[in-house]
Amino acid sequence: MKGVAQRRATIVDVAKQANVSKSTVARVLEGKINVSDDARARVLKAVAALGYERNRLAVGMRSGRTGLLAIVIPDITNPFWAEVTRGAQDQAIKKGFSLLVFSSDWDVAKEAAHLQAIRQARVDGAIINPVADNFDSIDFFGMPLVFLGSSAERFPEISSVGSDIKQGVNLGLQAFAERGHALPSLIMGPRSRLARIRFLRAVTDYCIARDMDPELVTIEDADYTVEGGFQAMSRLLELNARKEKHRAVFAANDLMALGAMMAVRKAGLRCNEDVSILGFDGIPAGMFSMPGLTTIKKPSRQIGETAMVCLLDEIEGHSEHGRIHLPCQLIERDSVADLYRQNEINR
Amino acid sequence: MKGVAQRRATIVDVAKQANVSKSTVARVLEGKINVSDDARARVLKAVAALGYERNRLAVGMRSGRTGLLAIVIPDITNPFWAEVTRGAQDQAIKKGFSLLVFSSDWDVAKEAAHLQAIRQARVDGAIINPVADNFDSIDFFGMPLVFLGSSAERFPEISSVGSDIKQGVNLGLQAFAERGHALPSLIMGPRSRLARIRFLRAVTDYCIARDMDPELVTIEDADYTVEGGFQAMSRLLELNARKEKHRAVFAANDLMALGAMMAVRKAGLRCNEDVSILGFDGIPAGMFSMPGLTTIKKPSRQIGETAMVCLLDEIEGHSEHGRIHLPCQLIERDSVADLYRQNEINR
DNA sequence: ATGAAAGCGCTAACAG
DNA sequence: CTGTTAGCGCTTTCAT
Repeated sequence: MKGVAQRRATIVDVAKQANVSKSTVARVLEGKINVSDDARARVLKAVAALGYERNRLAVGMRSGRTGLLAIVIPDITNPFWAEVTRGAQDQAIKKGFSLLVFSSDWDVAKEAAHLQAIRQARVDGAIINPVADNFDSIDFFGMPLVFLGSSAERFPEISSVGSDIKQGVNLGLQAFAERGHALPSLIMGPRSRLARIRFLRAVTDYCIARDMDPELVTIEDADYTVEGGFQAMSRLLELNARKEKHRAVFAANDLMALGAMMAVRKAGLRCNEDVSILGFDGIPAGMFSMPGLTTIKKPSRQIGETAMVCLLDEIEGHSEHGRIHLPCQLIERDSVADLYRQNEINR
Repeated sequence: MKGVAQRRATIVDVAKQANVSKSTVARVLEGKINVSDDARARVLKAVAALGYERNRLAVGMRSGRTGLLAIVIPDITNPFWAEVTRGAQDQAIKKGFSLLVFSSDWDVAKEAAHLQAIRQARVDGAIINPVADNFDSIDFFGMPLVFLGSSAERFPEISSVGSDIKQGVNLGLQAFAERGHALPSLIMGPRSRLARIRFLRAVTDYCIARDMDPELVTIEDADYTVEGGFQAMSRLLELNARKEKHRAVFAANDLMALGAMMAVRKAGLRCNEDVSILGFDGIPAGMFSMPGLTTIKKPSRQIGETAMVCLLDEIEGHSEHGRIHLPCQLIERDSVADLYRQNEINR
């Protein structure tokens, strides 16, 4: 029987076989209660016998609900976004929805194309990490939407889920302080990204709250890549080699932190002993580096799960959730030295 | 206008506005040629004016083509599968299809549920890395299918795409030989997986072709995880510590190779100098390990792209492609020592 | 080149 | 509790 194209059973076939009307079959399928046990049993039997499977297109056509959801992220190949997607996926499946996945590559044109596909597919809702500055020209016809990440802040009317950057930065800065380090130097992403602005604001707030001068912290620009982190760290090292400065470095993501570690090694210095490096993201690769990368982990999977739960809520007509910021977490490995303990040991 | 739920324009609205019939609008939308330039222009204008967007549900209902495709992989969070998915995604988008993504977690029940969702969504085709041993009970109604990976071999009637494990293993074994190593010890995945059998068969063939005894190679079982690789390597080390044995190790995936590297370090030995380790996969994390992981890279993205191209071909009614095995590639980093060059240097 | 009519499979609204 | 009817938006077929 496999692979043979034969006509699929419809609700009418089931109705005929079970000796009831289409409506009754539909009621059973929908799980409605107002059906006699007898009729239900006959319908179920017919469904099994015919191998009937509901045509969700037809359902969607009539009811307006397709059982389809969509997620638009920059790149499914990026471990962070893969985790987010997985979280969303699991929640969607659990509720009987299927998930369309799109990668925008931070490209406005691609994003626009994906949004069109999403609207044409008549999905019941979508989770989006927006790259365009605005969607004024786009009418979503009231389609439930949840935005992801810092860039979502540009859209005040749409609920969003992301990590709590301010809290994560505080965690990192405190980690340095508690281990006896001065304020770290910073390796940041591109100036255009909203996440950078949030990061720096958190640093400033931290300094001010402790009567430190935020102007004193050195900032190197990079681009979220390993190579960029490598070069930024190299510049830091040249800036003030062996002068006891830049012995603590906080990178805005793990890839740059890993690149920075390579630069330290290249310069003949050792990470931890000579320079302490802290990352931000929590990607698996940090486990394998030498030394292991100490980092601030974003709750990636939980972000996806939460976004999906919000979306599902909005689809069911519950009120909107507003802005949700999930807490980050310190993962301690070996790239940040504990100066206090070292001193104790030396004594 | 944003967020306001207003009725979406239909083909009838467009027809009215353009002063033509539904049929003519449909013809323009389909890109048919038998439409006067005048009519086409009016339709296009009306489409733009009304912000009309085709309802793919209705199209699918009538024409049988939904523009939806599906992919079922074990876990989108696994970098290998994320790459495969991305490859498939790009090709699908290019042809105007949207992609439903499912993670099966190597779980037969989950897989079955996903396949049901796929059939209910009336997708035009699907790419599947099968986990169940057979789908005899499932009738796909002639839905175009392409299978992924070694496990696809269980389904002779369905075309499949995967990496060429035999060629990859040969590449690895040759790499060891060319650098002056004896036959490596092996860290393998679970005995149940078809990929393991293929791997070992390739090793046996290699040995026989060179008059070596395949029985001489040591095999440690593991489970494709870092921890499993760590333990397997530890056993290897105990087996014959410092007796010049197991100085070359070939792991069946990168994660186990990375775990093995950790075990070597833990034992006070050094990777490359004391033990050479070769991985299989080509995951990004291998770039950051210390030393960098030398590995056999599977063409993950290309596998996804190729599978999707095959699927699209089958959807368009072209003949089936049969079994496709894409070649692997050696990525040389620093975890495999070149014994010949070392000797030269020492002289 | 264009239009009219039928109908894909289902659910919603109503009637009984 | 159950059946009848109408119609979602589109493509297809047939006629003109």
